Amino acid sequence: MPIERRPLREQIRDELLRRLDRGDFSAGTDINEAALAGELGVSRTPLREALITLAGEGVLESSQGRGFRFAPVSKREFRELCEIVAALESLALETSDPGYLRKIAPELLRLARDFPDPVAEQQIIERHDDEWHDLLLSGCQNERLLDLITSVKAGMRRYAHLIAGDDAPLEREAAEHCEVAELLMAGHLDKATEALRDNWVNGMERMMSRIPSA
Amino acid sequence: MPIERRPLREQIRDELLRRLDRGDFSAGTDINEAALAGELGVSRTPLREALITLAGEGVLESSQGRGFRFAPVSKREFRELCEIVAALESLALETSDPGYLRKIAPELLRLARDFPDPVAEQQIIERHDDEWHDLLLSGCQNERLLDLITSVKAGMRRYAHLIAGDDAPLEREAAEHCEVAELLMAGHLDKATEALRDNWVNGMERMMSRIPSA
DNA sequence: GTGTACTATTTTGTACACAGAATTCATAGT
DNA sequence: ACTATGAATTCTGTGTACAAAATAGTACAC
Repeated sequence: MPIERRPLREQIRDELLRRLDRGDFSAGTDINEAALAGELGVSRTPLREALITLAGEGVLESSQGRGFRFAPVSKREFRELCEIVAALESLALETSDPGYLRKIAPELLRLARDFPDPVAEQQIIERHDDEWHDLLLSGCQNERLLDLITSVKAGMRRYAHLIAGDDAPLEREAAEHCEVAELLMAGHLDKATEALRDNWVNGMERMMSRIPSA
Repeated sequence: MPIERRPLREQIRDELLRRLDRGDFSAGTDINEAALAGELGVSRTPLREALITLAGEGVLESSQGRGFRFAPVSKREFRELCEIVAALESLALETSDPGYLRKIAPELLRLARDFPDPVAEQQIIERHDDEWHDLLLSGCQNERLLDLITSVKAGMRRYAHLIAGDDAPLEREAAEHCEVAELLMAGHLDKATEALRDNWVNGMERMMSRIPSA
């Protein structure tokens, strides 16, 4: 088996994002580098490199002399992020090969239909959602765009745990995914793009009430 | 006067981008951290932090054990980047306050008209172009979007010096900027957005022939 | 009790040191 | 001449150390 040979900074970044998903960190409070480094069993150097990466993705804030902290959540920022991702995913879909999209549409539909049990682990649910979006964008040739979408979505992870434990939104989400898939299957790329955009707008509004109003 | 008190990593990043604009670096060749650090008069630590930031913005590539290098330019990547920025700036414009846009339209027109001498320094010309786009987007309330646009544009700087020394493209660019400004002045936000998108597409095509076909 | 100056402590930002991986170069074998 | 092997070297990735800035705490004046 190929043993793990990636820079520590990347592994640390991934671990921090995992902890973020679990809601381990309270937003706004400063990160103590020495303490966190000790907890992770690494030195401050690669930890700081990971923190700088995350700050570039908007997950963290930093200020001179005060180090890093998880950026506070806000309805406003969440709306901003949703607008951005909606535009980027729309672009990705528009510029994908229609033939390929049609080919994967059935699989998209299948994935959207058998969404996991609402009682399942939060992580499972998110992974399922990610899987759907990844497949949807798998036909996009624009590598940079895909990277950018991944990066922006990392910044949205701070909001992920807020939705935990409710199933009504999940079903709506699944229904909307079905609609996109069906439109793709019928070859209506423009309508599908529009439905995808609506999906993001609706998903945003579903979340809004859960975000503390700062 | 307020003395410069920013993290070294940011100052280094800016300096590297400046040198990139000047075409100091040849794409694809590895960066020697120790040598570059010595040249800049700093230690490797903040330099690496700057390199990691630039890698996150797509200016640099990195691979395990081989460090960083300036990513090679390619027609394909340039097209990808233009598509992205076009979509993002369009979004920014669409979500700006129309009243505000109308108010700044005359200034946009003025800026577009007195574009600098084609014989001027390359840096002057770019700054002028940036100024126009910054003003155009100054009404956008989506902070994250503005940051993202800045970041993606940083990745396009590798292409900036390729356009140096030709004036025909410059005039076309200016003419298109005028058109956007005039549409905004007339209150046709949607048409202006479309014109802006066209501007990016046209600008891309103007550049294409200058990019070595890898 | 409130505010201010000063000290002590914590913590970041930067420099430096070291181990190991990658590359280069030389040598030997075919 | 060309490939393969191995040593030497270079450079990155990570750990450690130190200095300066920020924060917290304390004493003191009012």
